[in-house]
Amino acid sequence: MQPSETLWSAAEKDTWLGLIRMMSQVNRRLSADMEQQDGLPIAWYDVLVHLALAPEAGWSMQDLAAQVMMSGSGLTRLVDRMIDAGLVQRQRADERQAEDRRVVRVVLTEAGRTLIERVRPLHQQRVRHYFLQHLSETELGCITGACERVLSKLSQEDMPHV
Amino acid sequence: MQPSETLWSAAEKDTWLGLIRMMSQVNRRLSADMEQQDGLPIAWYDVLVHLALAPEAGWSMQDLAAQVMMSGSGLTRLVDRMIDAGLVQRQRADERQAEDRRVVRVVLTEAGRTLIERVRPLHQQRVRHYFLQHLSETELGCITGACERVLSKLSQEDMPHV
DNA sequence: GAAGATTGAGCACTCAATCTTG
DNA sequence: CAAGATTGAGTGCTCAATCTTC
Repeated sequence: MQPSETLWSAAEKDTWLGLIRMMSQVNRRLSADMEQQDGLPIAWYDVLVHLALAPEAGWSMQDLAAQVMMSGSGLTRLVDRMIDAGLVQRQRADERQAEDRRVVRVVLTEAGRTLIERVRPLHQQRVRHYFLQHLSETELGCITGACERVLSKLSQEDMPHV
Repeated sequence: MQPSETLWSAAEKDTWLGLIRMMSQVNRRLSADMEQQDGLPIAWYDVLVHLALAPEAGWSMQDLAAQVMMSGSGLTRLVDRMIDAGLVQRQRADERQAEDRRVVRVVLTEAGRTLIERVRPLHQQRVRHYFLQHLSETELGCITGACERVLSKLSQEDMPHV
């Protein structure tokens, strides 16, 4: 196969491969730093940070799975481990009045809230250090616009009956 | 935790979260399409496409692992499975003259070359469909520049003794 | 019967230890 | 003993099947 046999322009190839490599490397760094410095797997961080911004009652397993981009069964087991670590709790609707008793809500424990409040600024600083600080205002806007356009087209395709 | 307690501007947050979500969704789609339509896991595709562009002798395990961004042990097992499937071969340096006999080179079989030549244009078309077609020339250049800048800073940090 | 969540089985990755060669 | 590759042990994800509730 010759390198020239491609459907892409050089610019398109550079963009796509650049994005893949950049996100992979930045995420690798963020993940390693959090694991080593904060003792926290990045997947746990994702759950904690979404719960920290959740409404009073927490999120259902479904909502939370969508937010952290994980399968339902994957989240069940992740939450199991985080409960063992004392960071979150399950709340079945047993004592909640007139709520759908199928849904399980997940909420932070005190320890979980303390941990995420300590770690979140550290993580944000690292994202700034590895990524955000190298972008201009113009680039921020350009990238955000492109991402939102792509995401919106993708979600439209999910519903073929439009 | 109040939503306002953040070290980031709204624009920065939108960029970072947008990129994560966009790349995750696009990759999910590409992966599902390749699995369903071509019967090929995306990790296998990555290996095949790098070998298709390799020099005559193929790549060493080390080189290939770096290119597909995988650990050495992960690649060993992936190559095992791809050999079972008849797509690649290991070439120890036994018969090669005066070459380091520790390195193992990986090369495509005929079946592997046929497969990647069939699948590569399909994949490229899907990347265009889900992602590239929605970007302007300006955005392509902007994103590429930003990615390359971030990657270059990251690789500089890897060598503290400069 | 459909929806929310969990469980079972299987797969593919990682780090650390080992084997071989330089 | 350093470097390339593989093996062992463990982790954490996925899809499909199951249980409970609507």
